[in-house]
Amino acid sequence: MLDQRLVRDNPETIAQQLGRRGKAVDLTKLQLIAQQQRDLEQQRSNLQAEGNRIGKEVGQRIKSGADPNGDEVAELRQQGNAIKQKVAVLEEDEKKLSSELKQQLLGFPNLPSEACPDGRSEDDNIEVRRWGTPRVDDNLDEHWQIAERLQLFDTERSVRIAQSRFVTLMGQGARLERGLINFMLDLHTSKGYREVLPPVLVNSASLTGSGQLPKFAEESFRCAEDDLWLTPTAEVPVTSLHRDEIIPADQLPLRYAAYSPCFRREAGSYGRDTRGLIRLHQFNKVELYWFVHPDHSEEAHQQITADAEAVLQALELPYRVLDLCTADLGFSARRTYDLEVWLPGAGAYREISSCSICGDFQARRSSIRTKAGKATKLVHTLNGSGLAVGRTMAALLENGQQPDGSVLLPKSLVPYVGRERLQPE
RNA sequence: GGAGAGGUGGCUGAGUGGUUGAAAGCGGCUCCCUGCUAAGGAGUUACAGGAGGCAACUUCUGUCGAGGGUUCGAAUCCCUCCCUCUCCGCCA
Repeated sequence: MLDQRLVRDNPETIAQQLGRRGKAVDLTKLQLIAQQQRDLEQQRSNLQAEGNRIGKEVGQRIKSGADPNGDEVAELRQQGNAIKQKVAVLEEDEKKLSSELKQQLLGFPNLPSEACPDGRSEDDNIEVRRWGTPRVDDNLDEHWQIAERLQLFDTERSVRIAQSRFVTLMGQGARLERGLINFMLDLHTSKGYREVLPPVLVNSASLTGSGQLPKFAEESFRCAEDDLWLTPTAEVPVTSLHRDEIIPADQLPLRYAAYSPCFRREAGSYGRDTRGLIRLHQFNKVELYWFVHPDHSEEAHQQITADAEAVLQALELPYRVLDLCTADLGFSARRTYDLEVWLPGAGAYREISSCSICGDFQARRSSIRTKAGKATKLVHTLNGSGLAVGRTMAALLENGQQPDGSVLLPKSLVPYVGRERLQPE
């Protein structure tokens, strides 16, 4: 959420920065609401001060012997009542404006950071670096073809169980997925991340806190009978892990590695990535998440990205790093590095991790602060996939495929999968 | 699902109508004393918003789960809702 004081006092600057995302934004109406709200607050608060003064005086006079039912006190009572009525009217207007203001503010995305490259579409994302040597060969299979051969998962029967865009991993496929989750968690916890296994049903407040609500309700699955949703990413529950808390400064940074299944409705993606593991309603992900002191979030962003890259490197998967331009930036992010893994079968780089710095955007929505000495400040939050497990499997299949139809696994994974290669059983 | 208890400051925990924004303890911060990884003393310390000031800070309002109500005045009385805990039932 944007700082409402900034919107009130500096709307042109804010509008200009939001405009970098590609859509012109007009904040004049919002600014007006903010100003009216403040004016009402002033009037109301002055009246209340007067009312408090009268209340105290009544108490004092009665204490010092005045007749509680005498004219003197009755007069004061009447004054008190008159003020109360005026306050009630002002309060009602003020409340309307405040909630209008809040609702609108919740609908605006984060301000891109200064360093975030300007752009009009994903074509303007900037490639920062590459790692590894992409395997190029037109005769390579796509991951779903390999998986079919090795019977790693069953999509047709999954339609029977749920619907399309669900997958049932089986045999070596299930084992690989499980091994990958453990592998990633072990790697991260060995570097000091605290492991988290959060609830996958989350309430509206949690989704609002991390930025999915109110704007992206149609992207998540909702439980109709309860105020609960299937989490689209562990970022949501982990953000709310510290919602409404003041974290002592000496405890920062807090670094979490959370595994969770993730659920997304993928509205509007009909026909895209319909085969295989790339785009599913349910997928597994290990998410890295930092709560940091606002002075240290920039370094943290480099580090969390490096920690996500470490997984790809350990799995010997070639990838590139993109610095997302303003047009491609997510709602809550100030700046984002996407990691794209090389899929030789598809002959393309595909997103496998997204590492974002959110500044105080989520912290303000979730009221997560830190205190050092006297000052209370909003913390900064960062998140990065480390990694999306299904897409990792796809990358392993395509990169490890052998002429004999088997798939050679990276050495680091062997202890986790219990075999060096996947082959027909 | 049934019965009961409870939601107070960073934490623990007092407080049943009028300087209670809130005792006490813990924790934090500042200073003093002392000094081998510690102890003692004094002071200070809620959050949010508004106004004034370059600032230190001053001042006003609101906040004791949320929302209503009674009252000149509510943490305290009344109503509704939410949440947590305990016991029973059910259950992996």
